Amino acid sequence: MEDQKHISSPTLDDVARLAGVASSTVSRVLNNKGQIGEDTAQRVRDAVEKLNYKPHAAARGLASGKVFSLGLIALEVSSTFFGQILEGVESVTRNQGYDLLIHATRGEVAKEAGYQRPLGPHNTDGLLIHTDALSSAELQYLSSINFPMVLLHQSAPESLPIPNVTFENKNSAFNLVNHLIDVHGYRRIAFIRGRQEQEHSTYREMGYKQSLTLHGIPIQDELIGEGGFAANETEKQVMRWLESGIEIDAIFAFDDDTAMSAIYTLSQAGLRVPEDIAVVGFDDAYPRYYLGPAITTVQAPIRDVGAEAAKQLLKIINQQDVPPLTLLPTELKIRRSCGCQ
Amino acid sequence: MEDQKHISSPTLDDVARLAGVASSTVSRVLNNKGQIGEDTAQRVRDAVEKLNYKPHAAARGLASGKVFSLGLIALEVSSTFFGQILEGVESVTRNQGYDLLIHATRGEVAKEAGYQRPLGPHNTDGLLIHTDALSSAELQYLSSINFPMVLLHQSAPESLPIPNVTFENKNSAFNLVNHLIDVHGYRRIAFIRGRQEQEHSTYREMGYKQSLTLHGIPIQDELIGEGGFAANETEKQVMRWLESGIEIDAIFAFDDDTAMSAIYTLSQAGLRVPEDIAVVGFDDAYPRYYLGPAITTVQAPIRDVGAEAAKQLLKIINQQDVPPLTLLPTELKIRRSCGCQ
DNA sequence: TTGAAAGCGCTAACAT
DNA sequence: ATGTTAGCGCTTTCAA
Repeated sequence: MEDQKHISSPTLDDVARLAGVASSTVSRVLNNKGQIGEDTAQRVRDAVEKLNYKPHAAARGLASGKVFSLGLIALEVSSTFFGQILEGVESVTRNQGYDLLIHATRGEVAKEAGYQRPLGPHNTDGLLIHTDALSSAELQYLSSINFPMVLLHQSAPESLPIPNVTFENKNSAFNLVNHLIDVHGYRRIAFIRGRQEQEHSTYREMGYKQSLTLHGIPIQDELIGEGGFAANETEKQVMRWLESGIEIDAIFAFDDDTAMSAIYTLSQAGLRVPEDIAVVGFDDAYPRYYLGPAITTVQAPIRDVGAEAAKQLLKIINQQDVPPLTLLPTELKIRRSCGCQ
Repeated sequence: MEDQKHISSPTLDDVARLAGVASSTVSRVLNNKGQIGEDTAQRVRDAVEKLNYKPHAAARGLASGKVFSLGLIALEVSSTFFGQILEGVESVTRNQGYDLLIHATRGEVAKEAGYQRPLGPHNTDGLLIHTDALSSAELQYLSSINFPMVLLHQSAPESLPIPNVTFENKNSAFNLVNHLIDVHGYRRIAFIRGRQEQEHSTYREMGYKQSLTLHGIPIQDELIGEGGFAANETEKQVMRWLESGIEIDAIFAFDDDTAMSAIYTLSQAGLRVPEDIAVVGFDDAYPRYYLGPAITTVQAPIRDVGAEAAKQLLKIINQQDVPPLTLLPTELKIRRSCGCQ
């Protein structure tokens, strides 16, 4: 019976017939395998062009054992952050002739029985896994069958041998806080952290503490606040500090979103940034039309993390070695909110 | 030879053997086809569970002629706008057991020969095409082979029978400008348009003009400016108006990004919004920590457009009818930047 | 209700 | 350098 859905596409055999060769020859030409006569190759290419032929992905996948597609799994896919990663990943997958499959887990983690693995060995050649998108049990299973994977912004649980690509968090934070102390002479520096599970926040906090310690400034728990859970948690934290009357020279927010929230709260309370309190962030994510003071921050190569992770996954698929941990470099962006300029 | 890449997954035959039935029976159970004995079905399900079996997508695709995946093509994938659409699309594809393939064209449109169609009949069952991602020649070709497609925020070129899902632009803009005139008594209302190719902008401009005309206000070309090309074009346009000394009560920017740029420029020039000039936008996209006046705008169901388009594509794939044009409703968000409150 | 067998479009031995 | 052939793991007739 004819395919009812749409007019059927040409197959390898159609191309072979038109070029007057065997279908295996066409396959060789298309995949650059073995030695092919120049004239034959040309005839094949002409036939391919003429028929507008595209190899059927499923058939190719079935025969070769490779489906030429990568999967990207994340908790959620609508943030700018994810968009940039996606952009980086997509640029290399497409460039290498791979398809890209996306899945958002939305927190329904693979713990329970009956979990339907949406992306895995059955439909991809390897997986790119963004922060906490998969349970460690699931990672363990996939790792046990030796399935190619790369983790983005997350280190492998239980010392599984899964590479991790992220950017330099601790050192960048260290340098940023050094700037606050060395250049501006601030000593009472508060830190607003994100969600505990986010390694980002943890490493940035380590850099912060390291800098204080280096300068002989005691680490005070009252100066470390939470900002990552509820939408307005940062505002509440800043208000708490303000009302407590505790002395603060500067606030280091673990990301720019939080920094902007802090600036917003401060300005609502009638305080000026950076004149009264300096605020710095991380990510370099604030928008062009931002009405507040230009934010001193760390420019993170978000897009590049996606691209690099995809490259490494492709290497793993091709049996090449990759480093267990890749830390992409960042750049300090000194602007106005720290008190400079 | 054994698969070197990773330990091979269980197949239908493995399940059949364990359950003591034929593989075709397992297939029937998995796809709910035909009549199956309850006991047999149960044994099969147990075996599937026990082996952690997942059907191989490529094999299934090859045999059935359907690959159970949808493609989503866009010019670029890193904007918040796209992220929300993606979120909507992904929620329905996954829910319906379909995979989702993503591709960003980055403007390299399929005009020239040698164009490699990255997503199409060879690897998907249907395509979701975001604004201008595909050339009209490409659309024409795919349409000619009857390939299932849905357009997002774009009407089909050359009256091809491809459905279009978007939201109500013209009427929403009409209502928004009516508010400016009826409630605030503004009569000298400027409009900043986006790129000409964007239908969004065009329809919003139509709503704007319709409202002026209804109120007997002449449409003045000097009050219609460009904002959509270069990054700072809006700023330049607003400055031009300011320097020309032309009288303006309010500015309707075709989207919130542009509105924020306008507010930024106005405040740089020492003007207050809305006291000196009111500004309204479209999309409801401004961030929580925005420091300017809360923007009066139109809340657009961006995510829902993705979800609705995906649902319609699935219907088309299943031979059901869908309307040629779907306009999702919006909601007026009256806030401070128009002068209210 | 179930099994046997053909075949989807391709790749990869194995021939020649 | 090129052709022949045997599957890859499923779905789907066709028989029983």
